[in-house]
Amino acid sequence: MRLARLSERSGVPVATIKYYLREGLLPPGRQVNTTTAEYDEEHLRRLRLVRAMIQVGRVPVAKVREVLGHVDDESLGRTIRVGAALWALPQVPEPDEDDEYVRAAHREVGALLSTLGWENAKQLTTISPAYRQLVVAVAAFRRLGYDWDSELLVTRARLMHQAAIADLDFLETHPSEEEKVAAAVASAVLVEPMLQALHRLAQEEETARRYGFE
Amino acid sequence: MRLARLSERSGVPVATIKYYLREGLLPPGRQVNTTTAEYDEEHLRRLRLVRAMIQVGRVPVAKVREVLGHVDDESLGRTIRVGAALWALPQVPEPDEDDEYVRAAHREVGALLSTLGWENAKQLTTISPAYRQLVVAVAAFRRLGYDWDSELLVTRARLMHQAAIADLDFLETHPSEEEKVAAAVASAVLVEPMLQALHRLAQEEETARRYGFE
DNA sequence: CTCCTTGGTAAGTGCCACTATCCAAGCACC
DNA sequence: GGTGCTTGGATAGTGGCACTTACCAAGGAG
Repeated sequence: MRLARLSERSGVPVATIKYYLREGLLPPGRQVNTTTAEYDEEHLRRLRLVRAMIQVGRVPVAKVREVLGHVDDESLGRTIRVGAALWALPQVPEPDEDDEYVRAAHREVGALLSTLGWENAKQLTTISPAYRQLVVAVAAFRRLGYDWDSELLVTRARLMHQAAIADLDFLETHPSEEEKVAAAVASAVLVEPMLQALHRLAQEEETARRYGFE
Repeated sequence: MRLARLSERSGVPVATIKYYLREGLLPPGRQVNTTTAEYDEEHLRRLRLVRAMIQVGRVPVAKVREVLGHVDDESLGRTIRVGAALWALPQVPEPDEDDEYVRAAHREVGALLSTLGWENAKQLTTISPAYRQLVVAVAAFRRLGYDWDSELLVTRARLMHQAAIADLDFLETHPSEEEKVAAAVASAVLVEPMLQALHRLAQEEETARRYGFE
C-alpha cells in the first residue's frame, strides 16, 4: 500500500500523513525505491490511533509522540509501559503551590484518598498528573466560592472507580496480549471523551425530567 | 478597586485582564474619569469564572464569550439559559455522516438511549453537541477495531447518570437562585476535568492493586 | 512642574497543526 | 525515447489562538 492508498483508507490527507511521518508519529514505510515506499496494515492501525488521539482525545502532537514512544518501548514491563504512556498524556498547568486554595485542595484530596482507601494512589501524589489535575480543579471550584460537602467528591470518586474497574476488566478479557498497551492508551484517550459526553447527555436528560423543556 | 488591584486579587496579569475586557469576557469597569475605572466584587467573581473556564476547562476564549452571553441573557428562562450556555461549550469536530463507522455509531447510541430510557435525550440527537461527541468517540473506538459488549456502554452511562443526579442535587440545594446559571456553567466546566482526574486516579489505583508496581 | 501611574489601543510573539509548493526520480503509454 | 503523470520527501507558509509588549495621552502626587 502506498501513501495515496493509506490516505484513502484512513481518510487522512496525504500532506498530513507526511507531516506525521516527519514528526515521528508514524514509522517510515518500507522503501521500495527512491520514489516509492510501501505501508502495511500496522501503519494503518497506528495512523488511526494517532488520529483518534489528536482529534477525539485532543492530545497535542508532541504528547502523541511521547506516548507512542512508551508504547513501543519493549524494554519495559506492561504495567510500567501503560503507566508511562498514560502519564505522558496532556496535563493541566502546574498548580501554584503558594496559593492558599491550592494548599487547601491538597489537604482535601489527601483526605479523600484516605476515605476511599486508595492507598496506592496516595503514594503517587507527588508525581501523578491526574492527582495534580484534581487538585487544580478542586482549588478552582473553591476559589469560585462553591462549598460542597466532601461526600459529593467521595461519591464521584466511587463512581469513577467503578468505571475504571469496568475499563480494566475490558482490557483483560479482550485485546490480544501484544496489543494491551496500545489498547490501554486508546481506552484512556477515547473513554474520557465518551464519559464526558455521557455526563452531559445525562445532565440534559435529568434536567429535562426535572424542569421540562419550558 | 482599580485594575492593578483586580489583577493582584485574581492573580491574572494586568495585560491579560485588559485583553479579556477587550474581548468582552469581562464587563467594563465604572469609569471614574478618563484614566481611572473602578471594579467591584462581581468583576472579581466573573474574572475567576473566566479563568477557570479557560485554564481548567480549556474552553476557547470565543466560546467563553458565547457562554457568558447566554448566562447574562435575562430574557430567557433558567433551564433554557443553562442549556444554551452548556451547548456553547466546545465541541468535537462534526462527525462525517458518510463514514460507515459514524452511521453504525449513530445506531449504537440510539439503541443505548432506548435501553436507558432516556426519552428526553432521544429528542435531542439532532442538535445536542454531547450526542455528537458520543457518536464520534464510539465511531473512533470501533474504527480502531475494538469490539465491546454494548453492556459496557450502558454501565458507563448509568454511572454518569448517577453523577449528573448528584450534580443537579447540588445545584438545587446550594447556590443562591440568582447564581444558578453561573453555577451550572462552573459546574459543567469544572466537574468534567475533576471526573476525568478521578477516573485516571482510579485507574492508577486499580492497576496497582491488580498488577502492583512491578 | 516633574514624574509616576492609569486605562486604553495597536501591533507583535510564540506555539501549533497543518497545508501548499517544489523538486527530482520513477513509471506508463505512445 | 520522449512526454506527462505520480511518487515520496523537503521547505516554507498559513491561520488561529492566547496572550504580551510597546506605546499613548490624561490624571494625580509630591
